[in-house]
Amino acid sequence: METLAKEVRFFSALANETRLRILILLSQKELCGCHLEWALGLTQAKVSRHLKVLKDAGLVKERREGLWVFYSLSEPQTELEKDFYKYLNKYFVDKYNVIKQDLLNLEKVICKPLEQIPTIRNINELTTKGGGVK
Amino acid sequence: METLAKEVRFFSALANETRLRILILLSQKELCGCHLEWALGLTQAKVSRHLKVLKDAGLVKERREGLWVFYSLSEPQTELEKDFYKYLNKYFVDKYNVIKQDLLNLEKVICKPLEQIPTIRNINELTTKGGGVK
DNA sequence: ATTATATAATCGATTATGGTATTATAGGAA
DNA sequence: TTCCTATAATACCATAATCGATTATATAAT
Repeated sequence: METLAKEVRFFSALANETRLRILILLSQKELCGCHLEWALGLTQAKVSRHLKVLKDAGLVKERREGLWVFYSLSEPQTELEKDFYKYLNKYFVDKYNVIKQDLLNLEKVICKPLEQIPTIRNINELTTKGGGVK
Repeated sequence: METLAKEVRFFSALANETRLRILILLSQKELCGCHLEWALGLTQAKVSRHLKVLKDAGLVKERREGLWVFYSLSEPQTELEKDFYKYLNKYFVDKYNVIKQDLLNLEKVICKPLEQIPTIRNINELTTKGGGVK
């Protein structure tokens, strides 16, 4: 290879808070879009767009099952990625309340049947009282 | 801390080929601006701007000595930075010809007295025949 | 003052991001 | 088949950030 484009794409993918939060959630287990929406409190389109960046950078792979697409961390391709995955939790989880809350939200939503997890279509749905899964 | 801003700034700083090349050069030894210009073949303003990003992200520190400012890698502040520094060479140096060439250029320019290393002010100075230090 | 170096300011072009709406896809029911 | 619903992806639009190149200003030492 001639340039550092691959590494730049890797670091670019990590240079965004939402994407870091997604990676941490995916490091727990394979998740579908609706799980991520509710754990992060973000709209479907936003989550989908950030997932695309992660997929293009080779960090995330997907598997479709009926209506749902399940996302998971892909096998690390370089030493750099390997180390990043290894320390993902160590670095972030105990450090930030945002991440702790994401994981709590995930626990709450993960036990629901997929059919009972509605899509978040716009911002207003997030600001309604409660904010959790109905 | 509340958000992942620090980590995002760290990864943003790494998400650029020029800045990765600068970091690799600085991992060799403390260097002044003119060294970096000639090793990278980039203008002074461009090198300076990228150095600012690296400084703002806490990756690089500087020390003035007379006319010249010497840049070096700062002490890693997090586990993440520590690992990155540790693997900087391992990951990039043997992998890319760009980096190899940067290091060769550095060797050529590093032995010159600082007074004999002229500033690169614009692109045309780079495309003149030779391209090395006069 | 001068000289050399570093930084700031500017412009244009490109890219990233967010919000909303729409389309694509899969599957169930009539 | 056709129609409907739910999830996921993308289009559209606006805003913001980034980057390269150049020019101008600031800083330091003599």
